[in-house]
Amino acid sequence: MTSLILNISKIVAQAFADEGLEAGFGQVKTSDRPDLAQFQCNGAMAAAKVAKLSPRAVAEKIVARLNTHDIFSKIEIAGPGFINLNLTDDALGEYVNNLACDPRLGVRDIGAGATVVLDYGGPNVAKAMHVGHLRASIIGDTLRRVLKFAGYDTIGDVHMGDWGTMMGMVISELELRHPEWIYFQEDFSGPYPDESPVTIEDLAEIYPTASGNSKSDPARMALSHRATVELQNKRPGYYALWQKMVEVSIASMKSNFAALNVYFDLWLGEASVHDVIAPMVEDLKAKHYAVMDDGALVVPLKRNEDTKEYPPLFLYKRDGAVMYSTTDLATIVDRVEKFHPAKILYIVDQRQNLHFEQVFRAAYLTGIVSPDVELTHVGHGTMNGPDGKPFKTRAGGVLRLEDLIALGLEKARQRLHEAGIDQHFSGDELDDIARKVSVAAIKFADLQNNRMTDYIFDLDRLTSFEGKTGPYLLYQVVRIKSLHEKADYQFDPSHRIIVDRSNRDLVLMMVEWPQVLEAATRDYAPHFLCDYVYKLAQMFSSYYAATHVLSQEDVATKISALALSHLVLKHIEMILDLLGIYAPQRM
RNA sequence: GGUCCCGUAGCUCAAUUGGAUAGAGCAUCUGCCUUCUAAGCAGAGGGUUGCAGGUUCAAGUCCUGCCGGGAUCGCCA
Repeated sequence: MTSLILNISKIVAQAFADEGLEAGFGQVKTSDRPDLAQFQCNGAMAAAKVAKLSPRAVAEKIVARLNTHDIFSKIEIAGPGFINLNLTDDALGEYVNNLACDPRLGVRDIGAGATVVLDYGGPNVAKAMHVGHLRASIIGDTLRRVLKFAGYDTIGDVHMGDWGTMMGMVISELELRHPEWIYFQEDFSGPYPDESPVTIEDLAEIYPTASGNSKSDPARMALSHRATVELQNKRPGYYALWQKMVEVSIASMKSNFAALNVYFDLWLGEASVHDVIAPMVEDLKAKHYAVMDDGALVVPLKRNEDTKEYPPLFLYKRDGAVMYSTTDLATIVDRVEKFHPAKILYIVDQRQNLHFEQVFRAAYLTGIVSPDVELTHVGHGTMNGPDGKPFKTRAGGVLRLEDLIALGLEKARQRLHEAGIDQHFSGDELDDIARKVSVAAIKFADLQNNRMTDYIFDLDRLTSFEGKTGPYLLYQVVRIKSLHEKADYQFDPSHRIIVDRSNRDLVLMMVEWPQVLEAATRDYAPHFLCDYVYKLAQMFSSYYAATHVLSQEDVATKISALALSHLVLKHIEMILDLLGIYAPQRM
């Protein structure tokens, strides 16, 4: 079904067209002034310039034509030339009753099956995941769900950092500490043991040490670089050790992502494209895109019209190693060949913007992607501490993602205990509720921010359960479920929602949904969904407080209220699903 | 220094991309649990949108200049 906004827009657009004006002026939206009208069209003011008439004169002509339609209960001109519109309750009722049978709730198919690859999460094998990974993971996963809902064929790839200097740092550190390990014996020919010599806890300690030592000591850094090159050349001992580190690391990542309901279709990393690199580089050399520059092999990207510096893209560093610019470009080669995507989206920290601009420019310049493929860096801001710098714990370290999740879980349990409702639940159900509440709190608190801006990390806010929070939404869901249980209600398509003064605002809110979803899809902006679902839940809560459902004596009125609450329930749950948030049966 | 981003209520954030009276949550204050879950509802106070100009019917949003903060600028990711 098409959205109501679209249907009204068509009618108004036709009126403009009949006046010899561009139909595009007929775009209708929900009113910014609900006290004045339900819908508005601002096109008369824009059209006035073209028509060389006053805005009000244009509006009057349009209004005269709209008056022939009986779906409008009010048509007015206000201010400089706003056309304000109200619909009859019958027209609203017809739409909302159809909505109840549409799983997409009025959203058209935007994607038409085109493929979108989403690159998000980006955890590193060398180090444990911390709160800094939260944003990229959940924004990326949400966009994957949103684009899929919008009709795209989506592929989410975790794209682990597993082939760069960080790995060389860790391997060389291990070699310094344990030179006797068989992984470091040049004459050992295998097989290597099944069990990993390092745990994720080891890695959490080793990487910061190795990184710190390498940065402060050039000789130590040289060891890291050498180990990186040898790993990339697949020296057997290094490669076997690397495989073990990847294994333990993935196990840890999976538990973190699972805890947050973050899903990936592909578990690939930088190393996955190792075999793509050499042929790609040969091709770029043959076509003279790749040239030597101070001992390194690079692709120059400068253009004369540039207003800012464009450093060249590095393919091979002077020491012979490849770096993330190399693997990112090779990954595009790989994705284009395998998936023929219409878009590739990178949900990565905004600070890497220049890097992605370089990679994209190189990809277009060399013909690795055709100009009609969209490459977008969907950047996000950083999570800062109270000092405005990237967040660190009081001890100066990073807060592990699993620790954040544990903190939320503990607080949710405490909350259930304080409310004295934990005695009504079994241990398993209690765990499940606490988990759902804490995940809802953490994810919603993050996703409701505009992804581009930095924001201040606040543990209390991230694990807050009142006000504009995830748990508030779960609470509304649970209340509706409980209401239906008490009423022993099952929805049936024959149940009619009767629109009247008591529920009109709630119905009008649901009319907005399709344009919210489209905006979120267009701008890759999850916070539009958060804003909307919160307003919807809030409006339902208000309705719920004002209208006692179970005591309604008139059968049709009662059925209408139950059917409406069912529709709202489906609506909220659907959006929560897009955010990767799930509600318990009760809480 | 070059380039880019940001500055909105005491705090944390929105504002459908140029629309009407700039909105939420937290915090503060006032009401509401003997009918559906009070993790709730109803209401109040709180603003020269950093400053100064400009563009037009209309500017938090666009252009210019200041002030303040941040990011980034060749072999880390």
